[in-house]
Amino acid sequence: MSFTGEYYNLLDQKNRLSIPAKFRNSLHSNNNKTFVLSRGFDECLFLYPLEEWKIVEEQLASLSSINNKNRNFIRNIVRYANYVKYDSQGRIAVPDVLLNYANIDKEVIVIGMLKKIELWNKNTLSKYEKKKDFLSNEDFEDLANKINF
Amino acid sequence: MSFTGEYYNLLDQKNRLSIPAKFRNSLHSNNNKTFVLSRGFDECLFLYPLEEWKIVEEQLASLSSINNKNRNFIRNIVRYANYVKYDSQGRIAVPDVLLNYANIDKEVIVIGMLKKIELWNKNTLSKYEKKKDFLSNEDFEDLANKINF
DNA sequence: ATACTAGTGGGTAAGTGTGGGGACTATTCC
DNA sequence: GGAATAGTCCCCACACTTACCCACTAGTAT
Repeated sequence: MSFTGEYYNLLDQKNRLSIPAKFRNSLHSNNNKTFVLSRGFDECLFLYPLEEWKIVEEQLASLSSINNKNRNFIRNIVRYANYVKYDSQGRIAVPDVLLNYANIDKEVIVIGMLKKIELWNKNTLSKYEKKKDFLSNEDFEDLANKINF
Repeated sequence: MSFTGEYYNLLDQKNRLSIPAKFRNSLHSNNNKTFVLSRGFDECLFLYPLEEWKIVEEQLASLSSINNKNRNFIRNIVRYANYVKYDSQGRIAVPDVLLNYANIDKEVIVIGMLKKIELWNKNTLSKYEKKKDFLSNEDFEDLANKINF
């Protein structure tokens, strides 16, 4: 099952985030209640179901590490990737490094993005939405057309 | 399970490094609590699980030692490779030669790199990240695209 | 109103990283 | 040979973090 929808949750004092119940429930049991949390594009965080992350890992591993850029690329992704298993209350702990990267202090916007989940700071997200290259109405229509939306 | 994430640890007065617990726990028992520590590419150290290192050794052995370059290559890798077993507190001893090579004195950045682990001096790593040929945004996007990140 | 679930708060116990003492071995020097 | 030195390993101590557990509240459905 894929992730859709948007939620506004809060981090508690221990920097734990409650995974929305709908997302937890749509996580297949062979993920063992585990996600992988990492830096995303833009200033947000990605939350992959374990099974989806494994695919990413396989593809990373397939890149030749003789190549300098490949090594740097792999390191840049993997060093920020954390296996997080949610507790009996459905919460995951979010490392400080990642909070800083995404400018998250307390409020978190949790967005379902089909195969993965994104975590955003509210202000950061609206800043991105105001950018010129974000998505014009024409862009939207073009893409919507393309996929028969 | 593979190694991911990043940790900041300290060497103690005896130049011992605490292997992050997550890494120890994801080390299969047939490694007998043993890693192989060696010089890495770049100015960092590689820490291979014993089982992974064996694969490296096999591949080195498959190189013909008639060839002069091969001999030098093999010697350059193997002479810096140390079998290290972590103690009951999860620590390994790091030889001075390797500390010097990686410019490590006290602070160590420990980075999970899937099949192996890298040890870095903080400054050295950020120097690498500032280099021109490191990884541009375009490079990053290209590679990310390639692997469906 | 009642029962249930989701999100939040917080206490406690176990685990982790670090410091450092002390036993044992090997080597060197007298 | 015996003493001094250095290196390694094992153990214990302690502060701090993390994981696990239970409690509370608000919202929703019955």
